[in-house]
Amino acid sequence: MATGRTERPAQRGRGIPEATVARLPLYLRALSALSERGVPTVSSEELAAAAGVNSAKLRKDLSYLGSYGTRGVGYDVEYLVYQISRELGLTQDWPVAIIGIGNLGHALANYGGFASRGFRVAALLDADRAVTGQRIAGMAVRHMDDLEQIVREDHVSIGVITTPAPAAQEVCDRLVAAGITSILNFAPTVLSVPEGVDVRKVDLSIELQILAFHEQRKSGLDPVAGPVPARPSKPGERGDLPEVMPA
Amino acid sequence: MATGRTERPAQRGRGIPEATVARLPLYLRALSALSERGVPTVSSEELAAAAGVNSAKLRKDLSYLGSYGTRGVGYDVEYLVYQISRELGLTQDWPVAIIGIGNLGHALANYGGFASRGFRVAALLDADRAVTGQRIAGMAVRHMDDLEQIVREDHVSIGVITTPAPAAQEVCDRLVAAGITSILNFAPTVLSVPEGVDVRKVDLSIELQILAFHEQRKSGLDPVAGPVPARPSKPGERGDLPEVMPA
DNA sequence: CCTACTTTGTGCGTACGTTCACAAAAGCCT
DNA sequence: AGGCTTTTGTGAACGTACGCACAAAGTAGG
Repeated sequence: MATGRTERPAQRGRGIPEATVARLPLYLRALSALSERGVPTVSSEELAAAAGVNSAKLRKDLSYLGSYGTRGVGYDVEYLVYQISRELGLTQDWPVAIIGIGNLGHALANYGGFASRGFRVAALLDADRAVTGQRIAGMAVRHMDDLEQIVREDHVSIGVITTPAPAAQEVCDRLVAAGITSILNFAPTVLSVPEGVDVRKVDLSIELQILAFHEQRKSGLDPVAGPVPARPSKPGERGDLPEVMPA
Repeated sequence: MATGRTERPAQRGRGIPEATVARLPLYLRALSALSERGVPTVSSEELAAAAGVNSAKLRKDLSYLGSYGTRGVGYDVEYLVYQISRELGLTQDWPVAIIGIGNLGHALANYGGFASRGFRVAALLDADRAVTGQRIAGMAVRHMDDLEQIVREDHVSIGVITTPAPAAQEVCDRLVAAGITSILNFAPTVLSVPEGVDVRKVDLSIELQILAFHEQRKSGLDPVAGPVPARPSKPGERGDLPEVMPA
């Protein structure tokens, strides 16, 4: 059956579009900066510039949350910070577990950006006994054996996977079995999860590849050829050089 | 780029849709795995499953590159690997410079996922003299003073910014001035760049916030209320509680 | 109170992205 | 060879997202 029913149509009634949700953290960050500078109100034009988006888009995005602006004035910074935070669920505490304490897990454990919002690194886990017991960012690395217990006792709801790719699916399965329903995956693998579990992926290599594509477009006009593998024996086709097929 | 042209013909003629470009690395990874296992051909259905997408989408995506499949059979794995690599520009070498050798920069320097494709970490840079000179991943950390020279001599075309947020824009400006036209930004800031320069952003905290949003939706149905800031003093308006609240 | 100005919130046209569904192409079997 | 099966490539329908442009709603000033 293969995941026939994705919970994609999240926009029922009052739903907020995915694209908007993805931008709310951006607005929140810009607003936080304004708040720290003591700015009381901000117009959609200013805030949009700070967040790097179009002002109409910003207004439409905010309109999904409610009508929190004042015409002729703008938005109250503090109030909007609160409303966005609430919508994103940042007014509550989110205990996070990081699994796989290699270079990346190490870096994330020390990353300040988590704590700045409602996120709290509740546990660091690794399968390697050479790593467990070490103290990182003032926290002892625990062994994978304790995963289920930790998730239960600390009410961990978000798992961050920073293991090598081959271990990722197994770790993922254990996280899901332990009751976790949100996973941030840094391993370069496609994770399969049951319905109801959210997975977001961060893939450093993919981002670079996308950049390379555009860079190639800008620099050379032609993709550089290397050793060209033979075309799978085709009867009488044109050569291996795929002709540009514009119109 | 010529300053006169403000035109942005992203997908004219032979252009490949952005959404497709973003998925090509995914297909490439799945294909590489198949290739290593010695699988000679693969159907769109199988490949789509491996990449975690819909098979119709996969076929449409691949059709933008050309007609590389064989009806009734599928795609030749090696050949498709080559074609996608070529389209993404991975058949050439992309020297990358990492600026900001903190925890994250350190992790990236050691990250194997770069070298596995056409990317090569050509330089590690930091502004802190306490860091420069250290050897990381078999490479000496150079000082920011050398940036322009390194970019020129090593033909660096992609810059990765892993500095603290306050330093990011300045570093970015220097990279651009040095001639770099593709930037991968890990600092939680909106970078402003001139036309013709591509910036991609990876923001760990934003990903978590998006997960929190969905988690909140799943777990509790109500956004949890905290200390509610007063609504900006409105004359004779309705109360401070937005009536949009879900029942 | 009335007029002039500012800025939000949104209806609407357009562009982009996804999915369905099927004809066309290729291999295979008798 | 001819028909049957498999699988690609794509036209068309649908859905989502973007951004313009403007009415509505507010402020400010006389």
